[in-house]
Amino acid sequence: MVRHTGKQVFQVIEELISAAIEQQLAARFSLTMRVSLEQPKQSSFGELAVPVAFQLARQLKRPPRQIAEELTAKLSAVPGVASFEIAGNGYINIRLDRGSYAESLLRPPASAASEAGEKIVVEHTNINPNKAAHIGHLRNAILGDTFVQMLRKRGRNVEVQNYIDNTGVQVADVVVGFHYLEKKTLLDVQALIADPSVRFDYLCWDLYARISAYYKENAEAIRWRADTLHAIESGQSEIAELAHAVSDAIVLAHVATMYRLGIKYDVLPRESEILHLNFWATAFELLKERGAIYFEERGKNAGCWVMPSSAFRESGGAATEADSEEDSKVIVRSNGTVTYVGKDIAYQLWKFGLLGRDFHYRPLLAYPDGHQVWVTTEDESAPDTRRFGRAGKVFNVIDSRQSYLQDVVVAGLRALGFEEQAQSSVHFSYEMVALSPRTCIEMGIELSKEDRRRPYVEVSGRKGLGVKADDLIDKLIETALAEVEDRHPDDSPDVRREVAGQIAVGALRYFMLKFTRNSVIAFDFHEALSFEGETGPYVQYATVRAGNIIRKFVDRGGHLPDFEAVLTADVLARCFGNDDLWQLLLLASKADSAIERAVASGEPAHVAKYAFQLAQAFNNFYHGTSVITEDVEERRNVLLWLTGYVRSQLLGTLKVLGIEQPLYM
RNA sequence: GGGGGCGUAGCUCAGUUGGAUAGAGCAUCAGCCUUCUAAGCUGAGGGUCACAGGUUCGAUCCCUGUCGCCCCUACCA
Repeated sequence: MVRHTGKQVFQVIEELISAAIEQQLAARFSLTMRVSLEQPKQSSFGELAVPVAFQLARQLKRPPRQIAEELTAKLSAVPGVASFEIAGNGYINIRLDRGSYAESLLRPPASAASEAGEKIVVEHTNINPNKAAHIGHLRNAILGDTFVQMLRKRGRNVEVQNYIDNTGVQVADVVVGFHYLEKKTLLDVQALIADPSVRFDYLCWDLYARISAYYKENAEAIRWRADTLHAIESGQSEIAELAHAVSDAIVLAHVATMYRLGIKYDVLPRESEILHLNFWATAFELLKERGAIYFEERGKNAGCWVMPSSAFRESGGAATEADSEEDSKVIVRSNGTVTYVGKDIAYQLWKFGLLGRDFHYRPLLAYPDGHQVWVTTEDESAPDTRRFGRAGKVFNVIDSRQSYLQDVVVAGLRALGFEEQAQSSVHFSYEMVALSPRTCIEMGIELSKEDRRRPYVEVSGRKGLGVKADDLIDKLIETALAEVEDRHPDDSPDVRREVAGQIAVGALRYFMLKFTRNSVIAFDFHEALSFEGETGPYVQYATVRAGNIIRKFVDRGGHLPDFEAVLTADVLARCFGNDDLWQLLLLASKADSAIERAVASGEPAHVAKYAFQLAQAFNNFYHGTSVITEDVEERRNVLLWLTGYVRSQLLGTLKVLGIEQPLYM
């Protein structure tokens, strides 16, 4: 049996093989190098392959095949490996000992206590609290949340933050809309928020589009925005209270929307506290003191505090040119107010525990499972003494369009001398969600000739152009429910609704995850509402089927054996001599390494892809092999165990993707 | 102009560190429900991996150039 230490069985064998071949390299060629393994394209070549002979062919000036032969000639036996074979021009193909591999999956050792290590902060969602969330925000939150689940599954200590920009221009615009356009008082707005028949976040969606259009027609109205922004920043006026009422209500709406998808947060740091608890003032002093920013006396940025472009531009070869000041980034405006980037530098410093200041916190709400979300407050009497932040590594899940600003934030850290933290600041970027021209037409959006020819049309909150998150979720549930009702006309409506909800979430989360991060999603209703092919429901369906086999077996009077007792190494070796069964087991056993690889590459899409492939392999097995009616007891036991194993691996992977298994489908 | 991303089947996309015959889904066509649920399975057709060089035993992948598309390049975020 293979020995291992809480790592994946497969990974342990890989390491043993590498070590054995490295030893031969040292003995025969006096070479020390890392030997890497790869997966052969065809399963008939075996489970692993070593291409090292090719790499050495040039160096040793000998044919690769000869090198491979020499390396394997006196190779000592590696536990868990059945054979080494030379193939093609010089591949060393490796076949595993199937019986021993299966046995170590059946009887997993107690896994070593995993050390949690440094804290990782993942910041995601970050929606401006001035309107309902749209599909672009969904991509952000789903990517961020899935990445968090991936990290946690692999034993990391993660804290989820959702930054609330409640003092920015976007909130100010909606406040302008209420105050100047609609002539509404604080009381009026509070009444709207309290009115259960009003979707306040939807109302703000429309109002935001309206005021944005109004600015275009009435340029002088921009002054209202400046006045409002100023009032919000200084606090303590009816305008400031109105802004808080709006943003607090919208934040709750966003948190509720995301919770429909199973997305939860630990803490919501608010920009108003960044300002009022002097986070910014502290960071400002630091930036000035260490010369990271300077006061511009001339040019278009005269009167501003700016960061020179040389700080955040990679190869500023022409940095000595006079025009470089044109590219400087304004941190403090000439009217004395701070830009978003400035506040973000203060926030980033706090995340690493570098600011020497902290927020106060109050409980915002508790999820049904008891998990508490905290929000920052300036109220010193707040009871909480929790400590958020103080991270060793920070992932900011932010749209790739903001990479320039993220570079400035990191440059700020670097300029302050925090090189290590600068390197531990990751902009977890992703491309935007746009609308396919077809979907625009379906939604009755007028397209210009130009837009019609484009592959996609950009979403715009200012124009009110986009698909609201809750509308999409509702539509998905409705579509799923129709299907569920059709299939299970006699079941209780409550259960059907729950099942439809789980399918809808499965479809949506998978859809947002199946694309790699730097691929623009041209959102299309037809594709998003599909439950067939490479979709979440496909994976859910395979999982439900696996559960059905075991349930039906028991229902029909079958007795599930004690697999560990019944399935001897002998039995396993015999049954997994069948290639199809073996390939399924092998694939299912790689769930954790697939997740770890996805963590390393920062690509949640890889987990989604793996889940689909495993579901596909299982559906294939399901079609070709009858488990319950298998007459030979020994084989039936193996099939039952395999079914249960695949199911648990699918469930574990779906959980990471934030997708639940419905009761039935 | 500068920075970044992209270009793979009719469409939407994967493609692990460069490695064996470039893969899925959708769409199209042909089959499979008296079976552990057909939201499924099997099969077929469909490719100059944008183009041209270079490095290499070997390039969809690395380098250079060209063409095309997108994003950023605000005292908005």
